[in-house]
Amino acid sequence: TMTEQGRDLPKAYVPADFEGAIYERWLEADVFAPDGAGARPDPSLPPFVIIQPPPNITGALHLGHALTFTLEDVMIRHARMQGHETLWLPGLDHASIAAQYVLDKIIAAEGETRESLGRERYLERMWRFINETREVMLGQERRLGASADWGRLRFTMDEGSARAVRVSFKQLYDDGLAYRAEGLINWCPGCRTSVSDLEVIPTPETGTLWSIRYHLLDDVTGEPSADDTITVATTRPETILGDTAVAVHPEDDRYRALVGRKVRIPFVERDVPIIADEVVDRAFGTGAVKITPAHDRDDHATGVGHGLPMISVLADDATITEAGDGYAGLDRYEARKRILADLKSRGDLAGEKPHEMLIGRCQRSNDVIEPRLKTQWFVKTGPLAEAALSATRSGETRIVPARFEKVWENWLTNIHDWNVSRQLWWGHRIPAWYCPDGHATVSAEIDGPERCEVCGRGPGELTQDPDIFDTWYSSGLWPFSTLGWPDRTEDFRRYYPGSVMETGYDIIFFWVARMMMTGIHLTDAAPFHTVYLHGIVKDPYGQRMSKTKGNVVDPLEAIDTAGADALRFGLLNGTSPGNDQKFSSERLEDGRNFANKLWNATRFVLGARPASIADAAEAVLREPAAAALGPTERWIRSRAAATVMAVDRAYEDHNYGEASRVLYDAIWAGFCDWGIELAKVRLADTSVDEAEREATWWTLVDALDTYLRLLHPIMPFVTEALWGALPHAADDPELLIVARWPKAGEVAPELEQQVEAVLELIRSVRNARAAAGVAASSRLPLALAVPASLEPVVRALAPAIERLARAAPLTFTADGAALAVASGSAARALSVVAGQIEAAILLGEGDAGASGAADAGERARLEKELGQAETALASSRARLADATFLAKAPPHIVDGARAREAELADRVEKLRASLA
RNA sequence: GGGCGAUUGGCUCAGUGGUUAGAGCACGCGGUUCACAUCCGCGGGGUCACUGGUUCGAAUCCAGUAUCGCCCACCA
Repeated sequence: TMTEQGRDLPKAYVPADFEGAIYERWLEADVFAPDGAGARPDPSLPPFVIIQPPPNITGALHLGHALTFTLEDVMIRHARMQGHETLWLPGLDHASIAAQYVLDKIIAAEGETRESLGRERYLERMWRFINETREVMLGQERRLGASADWGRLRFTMDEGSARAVRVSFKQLYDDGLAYRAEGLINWCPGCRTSVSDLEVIPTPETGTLWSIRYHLLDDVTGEPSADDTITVATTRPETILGDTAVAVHPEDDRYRALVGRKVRIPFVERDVPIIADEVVDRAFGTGAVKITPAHDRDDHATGVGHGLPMISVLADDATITEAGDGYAGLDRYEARKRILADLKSRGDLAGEKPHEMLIGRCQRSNDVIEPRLKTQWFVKTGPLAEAALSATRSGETRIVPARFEKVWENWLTNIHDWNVSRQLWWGHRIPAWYCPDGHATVSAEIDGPERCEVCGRGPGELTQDPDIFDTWYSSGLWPFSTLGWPDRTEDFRRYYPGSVMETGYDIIFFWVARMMMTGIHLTDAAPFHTVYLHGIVKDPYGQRMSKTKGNVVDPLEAIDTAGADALRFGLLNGTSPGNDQKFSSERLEDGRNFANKLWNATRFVLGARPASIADAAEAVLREPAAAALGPTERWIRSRAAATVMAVDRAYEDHNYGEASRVLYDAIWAGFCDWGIELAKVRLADTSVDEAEREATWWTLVDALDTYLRLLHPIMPFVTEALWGALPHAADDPELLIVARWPKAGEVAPELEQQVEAVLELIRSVRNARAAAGVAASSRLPLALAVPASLEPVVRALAPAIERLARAAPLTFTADGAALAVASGSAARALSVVAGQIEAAILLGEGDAGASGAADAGERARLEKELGQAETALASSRARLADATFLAKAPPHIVDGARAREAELADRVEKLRASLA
């Protein structure tokens, strides 16, 4: 009853009081797993599988994770409500280099190092570390509301992944797509490992370009000439020690005669040839380039092309090797200083100047990367990339938003082979064994091969490669390694390939491309149908969030202050696919306020229930009787139907920001501000019969039910809590999470237009009163002139007009002339022109404060309205006067313009009359 | 060097050919109406970065320019 309002729900919206309990109910009901006891899939629909990037196990989650989990959860909840059997398989990534980087810092604080612990104890320490972080991270995901199938939780270092790594690598090797070779790799001296091209960050820096004179050998004596020199330019003088040639452009007249002669490399006293090669840019530096094939990518290519010796002068710790002769053992930068000093004292330092350059730094440690020659394992990417490209070109896999297809094409077209060896400990050991003769045998068996496949030597003589795989190698197997591959398990058959792979665009190459490449080769199918890429969450100033900048927002803190629903809404609302977003506390507040609004709207509806319904939650949801529906009820129903359609469209487009915006507007500005306010009138009107009042209430319940369902994927906790307090249909489940997605009812555009006309009248009356300074509390008589087409609706909604426009009594007159008469009967009147409806607010003495000022305000308002109408009318007429417009524009546009013109002409006329 | 994105009210962002470009926040005025002050009502505020083009019609499509951001790329 009306006196027991809010009985069923706490008065205040306090998310912390119920979010945890709701999550527990979902777990108890076992609805997350596709085969869970509480899942209610429709067997006629195909399974829906979401693929998530397993977060690095290194620590706490940040807002980017919160966004990714929110999007995944929105998609999976939507699909679940649609009736799809859903699988969201959660997991964690061992993140080898990132994890080692973090652990190294932790053990450093304990006075230990990687070396002091040794491989075995280091790995034990790592397992201890991640066993702590794992629970913290999973707890965070649950707080956010992630409805993942925790029973299928996987880790990229578990035995399933390990086996997939071994088997896949063996297969790639057998298929000629994995090979071991000496190649130029990116070496990080800080991490003591090679890293992939993607992990090298080109960083702009001002370096120095030194010019150095190399002495040519005298043709006759074979000794370096004192003054016959060629000057080369370099930013890394320490690499002189590894020079094996000097290159010039073949058509460079300055040097043409020198090609074929030799120079002596200083300090190492090596005689090397001057060669001609078109890679040399004549305009840069001196036009002569020193060639260090073991330490520069260009030079390496040149060295291969010309058959030059490749001399490694840098060791693992970036000190100079024995090949560096007198500089051996020095750090690379110390050696650089000494070499420069020595060149200067020899008189061979020809010049130096500041030089803007890009220097490669390690994504992890920020150390300067050194290109080095190493024997490593590589994955041959050419054929794999080709297959990945055909999958996207054929549409087997679709990228959302589509603009990323171009980046995708470009990267996969110019891809280099993938160096997968890492000189780290935390990760999957490369399943390659070597015999004393150096033959390699790749095996998928955990204990390695029986014997060397080349020379047949036995197991006692084989040793496994000490290196591990690049983390992304195992991540790349994720979509199928988690489903039991290489076995054709039931899960694999049922859930592979996945439906949507959701991740940030920043790992499209690291992860998405690798999954596609290995996935297609190993399983003969692209691992997912849709790639959905989200943008980066940045701080309020547009800066990327990072621990070092100290601008990270902790999702847990946000949840603690505003609730998980608020955070989820804040992360989605006003965003679009693939675009970065700035996150600020205002977004969080928007979400919290919205949830609060919904909470209170539901409290109102519950409290307004008819006396015949003792307990709303126990009542059976009923369609209101059609005959008992008034314009308000029909309008509410039509709006709800239109919202279902708009939200469906947004979901189809993967436009979740749009879905949230549509719902925010429909629920707040539509349902609450107008629907409930209009409904209140009839609910409180005792002159209306009981059946009609009940129909109004059921209309509110029905609409609210629809909105809660539509909003559930985005704000699951508050919608679940509220839905539980409302009546349900007989075939509804206990929990909203497994309830069915609503189907759109009928939209009634004509009825909507008529009701909108009344709303416009109410707004206009409010506006006129405010502009004239009428006291908000005073009720004033309102005279109305309503066209016949609108009269039934206006009369039906008269009580609402009285209440919402604070107008009473209402009098209806035949036309504008009669209205003028009615106005004349009052001390003064405020004219209102709202669409086709004219009205006069009749003022008594003293109703509008100082009447002079009020008159001026009133006049100004009407003049402004008239001005706007006249401008619009003029442009409308100009358009209709244009013969080409009439001839070429489609008929419905022309008709619309005509109607518009008539409407405006009418409005102008009425406003002029009011001002006269 | 190549590519992508952004540029819309003070701020954050929607809006991909058709009335007078929208929202939230912020701002101003008013509000103790029995869901909500985490609220309600009313209002002010934008020549849609610039130039040109296509079109009956452009914030929207095309070309170019500028600024900012990002990605890719082997000038030592």
